[in-house]
Amino acid sequence: MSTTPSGVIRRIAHLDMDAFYASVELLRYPQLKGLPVVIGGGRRAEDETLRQTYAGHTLADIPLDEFPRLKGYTGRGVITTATYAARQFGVGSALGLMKAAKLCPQAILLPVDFQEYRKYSHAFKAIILEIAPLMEDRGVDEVYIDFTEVPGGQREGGRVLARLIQKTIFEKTGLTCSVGVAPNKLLAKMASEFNKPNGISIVLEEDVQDKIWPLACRKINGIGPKADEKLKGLGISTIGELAQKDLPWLVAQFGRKTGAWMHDAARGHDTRPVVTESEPVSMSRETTFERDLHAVRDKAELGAIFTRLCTSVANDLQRKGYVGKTIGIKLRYDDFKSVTRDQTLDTFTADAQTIRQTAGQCLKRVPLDKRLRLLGVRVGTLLKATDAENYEQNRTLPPVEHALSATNSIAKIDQLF
DNA sequence: TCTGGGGTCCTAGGACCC
DNA sequence: TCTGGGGTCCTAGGACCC
Repeated sequence: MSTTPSGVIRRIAHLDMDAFYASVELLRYPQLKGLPVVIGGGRRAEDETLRQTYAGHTLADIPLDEFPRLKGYTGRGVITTATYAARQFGVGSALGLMKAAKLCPQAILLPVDFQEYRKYSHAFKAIILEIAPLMEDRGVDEVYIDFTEVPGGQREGGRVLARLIQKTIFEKTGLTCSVGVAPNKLLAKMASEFNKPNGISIVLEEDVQDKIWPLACRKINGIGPKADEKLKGLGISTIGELAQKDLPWLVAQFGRKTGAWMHDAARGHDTRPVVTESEPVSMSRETTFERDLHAVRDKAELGAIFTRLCTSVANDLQRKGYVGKTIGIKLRYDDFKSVTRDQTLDTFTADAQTIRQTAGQCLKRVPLDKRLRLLGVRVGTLLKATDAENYEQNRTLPPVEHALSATNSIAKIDQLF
């Protein structure tokens, strides 16, 4: 039994908002309910035009035939979310929009509106925190919640508390979610998928064999396409089959760390705590161009985008109160291969010009003969801006090191010796 | 008809230090 | 002639997740 030191059974919930972005859009445009709707792209102006045309009206009054359809869509971009009605046609997250247009041309296409989704994200998380204070943020539409010590968290294996949270979120936001409650995060995550949408499912320790073992290995959070392929090549497709393999064999196949992790995961073992606070490690901005660009021929356009990315990252850092000292770039060629370059400064910064200059140096270290489809700028090794002030003040470098870091000139370094 | 954007974590080699 | 061992930082790439 997984019990805490106090002797209570550990109950962890995973809560997943149902078709989150699409559901938020349906609150704004209720006339789209039940219809196939696809969110993605973000480069189209139709939605903005639509809203401007109907400015002063209620969005709910916009007639259906005014909405843009997927049919005839050209351009880059993938689906971010699709309504359940759209999923019937085989369109879903990560599918290219042009491909989706073939499968379901009548689907309504809306651009992504992150600001709006973030508002609802904050709202549902605030509701959860009022009921259960130990919550781990897993992105805009997911959280883990530690039910163990919460009143009602043990009743019916967690179902009573899950129902309360689900009901409160629906009453206050109009959004539905699915909840899985289990002895740990690994199992809770799988459980929340069992009964979508608007479902609750409870997994107990003794359920692993019946409810988990028949599932595909890919259902384990952490086994992606690559690991899944490799497992299949070894004749393993279900979690149950994975659980038949012993530890030395898994270690021989996947290495010490991954092998041991798979051994535990297949048995439903996971001791990771619910982490309520965390600090960012990096911040980045990247963009895929509307058409592939050439470093020489499209130099001006590329330069403008590059500067904009640097400014955006600097703004993000400043707004959130962070500084960083590893500046990096990422680019993706027309053949979809990506490369990264980075450089670590000896002071922390959130300054757009410093970022632009350092990123520019990185760019010089990369081959620029092929066409580019994406450019990105990243700042890592972050520190809270307030902590960085103390860090700089307290930093005591030996004199020679000071002189070295003050210059990049070989001549000056030579003078020291 | 190719495949978004924002992240985290891991690995692995080399530099450098003690 | 034969060349340690451990730790940390930096860099590049890749898997994976939402």
